Amino acid sequence: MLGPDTDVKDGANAGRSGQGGLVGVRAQKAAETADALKQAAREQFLQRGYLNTKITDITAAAGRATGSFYDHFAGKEELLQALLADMHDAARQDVVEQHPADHDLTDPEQLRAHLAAAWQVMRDNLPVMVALFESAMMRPGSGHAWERLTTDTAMLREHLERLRLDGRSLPGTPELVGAAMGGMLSMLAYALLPGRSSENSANYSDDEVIDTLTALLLNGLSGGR
Amino acid sequence: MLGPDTDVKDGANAGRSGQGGLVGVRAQKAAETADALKQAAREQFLQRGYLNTKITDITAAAGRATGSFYDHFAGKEELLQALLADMHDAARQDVVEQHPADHDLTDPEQLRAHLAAAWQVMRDNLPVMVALFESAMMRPGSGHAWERLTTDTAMLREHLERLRLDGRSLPGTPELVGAAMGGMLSMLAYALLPGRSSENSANYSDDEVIDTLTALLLNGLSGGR
DNA sequence: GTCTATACCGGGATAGAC
DNA sequence: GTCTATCCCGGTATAGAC
Repeated sequence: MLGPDTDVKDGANAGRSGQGGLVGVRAQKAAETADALKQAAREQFLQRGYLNTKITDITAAAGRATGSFYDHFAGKEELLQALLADMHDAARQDVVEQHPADHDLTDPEQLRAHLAAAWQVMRDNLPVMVALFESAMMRPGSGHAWERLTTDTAMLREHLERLRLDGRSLPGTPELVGAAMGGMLSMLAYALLPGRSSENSANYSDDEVIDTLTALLLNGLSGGR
Repeated sequence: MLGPDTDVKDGANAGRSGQGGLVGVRAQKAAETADALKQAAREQFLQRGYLNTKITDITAAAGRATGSFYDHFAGKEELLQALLADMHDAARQDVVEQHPADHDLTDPEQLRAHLAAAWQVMRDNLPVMVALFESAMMRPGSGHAWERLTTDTAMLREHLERLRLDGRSLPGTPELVGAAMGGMLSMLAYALLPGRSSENSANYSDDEVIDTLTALLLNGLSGGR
C-alpha cells in the first residue's frame, strides 16, 4: 500500500528478452516508471502541497533515483501538465455521457446534482486540484487566479447564460455569478477536502456541505421567504 | 514615487547631535528603516506575491542593504506578523465604532453594507491579505486553510448565529455558511483586486461585485421568486 | 533505462568593518 | 544602525557509469 507496484508487468512480452517486440520492453519499463512518478507525485502533492514538494520527494516516494525524474519530465511543472492531461482524459467521457438534456439551476434537484458532481470531481482529483490551485495563487495581479476561476466555471456559466436567455433575472453577469459560485466551491473544497478527518477540526460530511451550498445558492440567506 | 522617503525627519531633534535626547536619534532612524522595510514589503507582496518575494527584493525596494533586514526582523514570517499587527491596530477602532446596534443579514441594506465593508477592508490591506492567503494555502490537509476561513469570518458567523436565535432557518450551520460566504468573498477578492485594470481581462467595479454578491446571497439564484 | 555522484546556483543568514 | 562581504545550505539539473 506504500509505494506503487514496482513488479514488472511485461512478463507476457519478455519471454525472449533482448530481441524485443515492436513495442519494446524498455519502453514499457519506462512507461511504468513514468506512471510510478506520477502516482508518487499525486501522493506528495496531497500531503505536502504542490509548492512544498521537491523533486527528490517524488522520486523517493516512487522508489526511483533522483536523476530518473528528468528522463521523463523536464520539471515539476511539466509533470503537473501530464497529470492534468490524464485527468481530462478520464473525466471527458464521464462528463459527456452524464450531462444530458435540460439545465435549470433553479431547480433544487438539478442544482444539487451539479454541485454534487463538481464536488465529486474535486474529491476524485484532489492532488491535481491542489496543485493547480497553488500554482494559480502564486502570482497575484497576473490574472491567473481570475483565469482559473472563469475557465473552471465555464460549464456553470453556460447554464447561467441559458437561464438568462430564458428570461430569468440573475444576480449579476453569468461570468461574475459563476466565478462567485466557483470560488465558494473551490475554496471550501480546498479547506475541507484534503484534511484527514481525525486531525481536522471541521467535520462535515459531503452531503452536509452540498445541502448547505444548494440551499444557500438556491434561495440565499432569506431562505426563499 | 519609487522608494519610500529616505529624508531624515528628526531635524527638530538633531540640532545637537551626539548628545541625544531621551528618545535617541538612532532609535528614530531605526524605526524609519523598519517602516521603510515594511512599506517596501507591502509593495513587493502585492506585485510578486508573498512566497515569491525574496528578502533582497524587499531591501532593494526599500533602498537598504540586505543585512539590514535582519537588524529588524528575524525573517519574512516575522515581518508579516508585524504587518498584521499594524493592520489590526488600524482596523480596530474603525470596526468598533461603525458596528453598532442591530444585525440582520436578511435586510438588503445591512447585508450590502457588511459585504461592502469587508470588501473595503480587503482592498485597503491587499498586501497583507495576499500574504496571509498564500501562506495559509501552503499546507493542504493541515487545517490551516479552514482555520483562516473560520477566523476571518468570525464576525459573519456571529451574525448568522443571531439570525438563528431569532428563529430564522439558515441554509446550514452558521460556521459552514459563514465559511462559504467568506470563501466566496476572499476568492473573488484575490482574483479581482490585485490586478491592474489595464492588463486584467476582468473589469468589474467594486459596486458591481458587491451588488451581485448581495443579490446572490440574499435570495440565491431564484431571485426570491 | 536507471543509477550514483556531483556541479551549480539562488537565496537565507551571519560577521565584522564603518 | 547600517553597510559589504561571505558563508552555507537545500534543491535543481547534468554527466557518465552500469
